[in-house]
Amino acid sequence: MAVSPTKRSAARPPRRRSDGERRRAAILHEAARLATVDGLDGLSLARLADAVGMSKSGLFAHFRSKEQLQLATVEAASAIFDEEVIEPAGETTAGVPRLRAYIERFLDHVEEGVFPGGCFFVSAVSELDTHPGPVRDGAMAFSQRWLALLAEEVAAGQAAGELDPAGDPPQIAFELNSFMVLGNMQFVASSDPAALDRVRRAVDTRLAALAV
Amino acid sequence: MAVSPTKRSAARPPRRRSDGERRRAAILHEAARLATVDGLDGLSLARLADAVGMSKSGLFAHFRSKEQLQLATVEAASAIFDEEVIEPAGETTAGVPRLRAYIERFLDHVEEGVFPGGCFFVSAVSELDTHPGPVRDGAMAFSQRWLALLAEEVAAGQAAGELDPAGDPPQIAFELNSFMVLGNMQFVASSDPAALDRVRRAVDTRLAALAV
DNA sequence: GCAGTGTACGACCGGTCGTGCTAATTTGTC
DNA sequence: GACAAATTAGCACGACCGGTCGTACACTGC
Repeated sequence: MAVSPTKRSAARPPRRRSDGERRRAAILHEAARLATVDGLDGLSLARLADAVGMSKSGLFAHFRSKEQLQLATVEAASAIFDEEVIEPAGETTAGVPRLRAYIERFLDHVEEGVFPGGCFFVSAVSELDTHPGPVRDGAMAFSQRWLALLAEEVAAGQAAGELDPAGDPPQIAFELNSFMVLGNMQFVASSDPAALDRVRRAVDTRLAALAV
Repeated sequence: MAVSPTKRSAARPPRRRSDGERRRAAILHEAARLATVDGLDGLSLARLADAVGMSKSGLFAHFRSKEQLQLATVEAASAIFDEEVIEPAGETTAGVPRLRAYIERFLDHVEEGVFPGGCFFVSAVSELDTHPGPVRDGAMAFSQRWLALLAEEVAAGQAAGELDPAGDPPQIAFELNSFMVLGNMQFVASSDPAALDRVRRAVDTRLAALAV
């Protein structure tokens, strides 16, 4: 798909204003926040425009349809989650320590209220699970990547002799993730950090049962 | 807040026509189904009226506001859940057998597709957790009743000597429920019954670890 | 049988939705 | 400083939203 440098085709990346990139990022960050409250579908252009201080049509010019905006919002939320949860935990040593770091960073990220409606992907998946389309696919892909990441560290823990190798990593990842998902929902509904402590206790119990 | 029986206050349930009752129940059943797909808020009067084959204003005459309709829908869904899950399992002997019956009936009810969007209360709570009001309170109350029911049977199992009495019943109920919630979400998103088998395996493992 | 009311309809209201179109303003490049 | 492109706002549209209106009919209690 490479074009000769002299041929300025339509595929050339559009020249952007220097502040345009930051503006777009700010819009999408706010969009992700609002989407955890009213849903990706319930998020309206007018309210988002209002929240970022611009006109509805000015906002609309950035994304050419609501679906494009939703898609970009999912991508932005993925980037935020990567940055806040996955990457920091990735610096821990593989196996059980990294697994615990993933979980702890997840719980912190929920408790800090980065998104007012808790984990973006829990909201997004439970809203979109019955609405096929590219937006749903994007959200589902990220959720599955997260589950795979957890399973990977379980397997690494087994290989390192930290965990009983008889356990099925995807099954264990499912169980650990289920604690996080319900804990997230209860915390959002109650604003009570005790819900997150429930998760920590459940994780401890499960990992203790698997320790060699 | 009790009123004397002679004083017919505005809170009095309206006298209904005999056929009106059946009609109303049919409307609410459909409303609950639609709400698991588009949410209680995303459910529109026009589409619900269309789905049950009547005019929007005719439908509106049954409920005097959208919020009243949502409230009635939550009540109807509670009744359905009671009838399909809680009551049948209640006939089993208390303790671990009844606990397993609750879980099995729950999974069956999800797999049978009584509601196209899976468990009504999982959808409702994750939609409403950031939207305070009587509708949210109704859905939350039912969820907490469900959790209390599970914890009760755990405690009964401990009393009957089936389970290690050292465990904390509410904590164990949280863990078991979290398997069901995530399993429900994954099943709805994937239509793959394997998600529900994951739940069964997780429950078996957890209860086995608690057996005396 | 008559009054009251639950149930139903179609027309309509003000408002918000997503989405086009145009014009003005900014910005980067030469 | 000129020119093109990126960005923004203003405005209007058709569709749909929740909700109200007047009206008609049927059921229930007296």
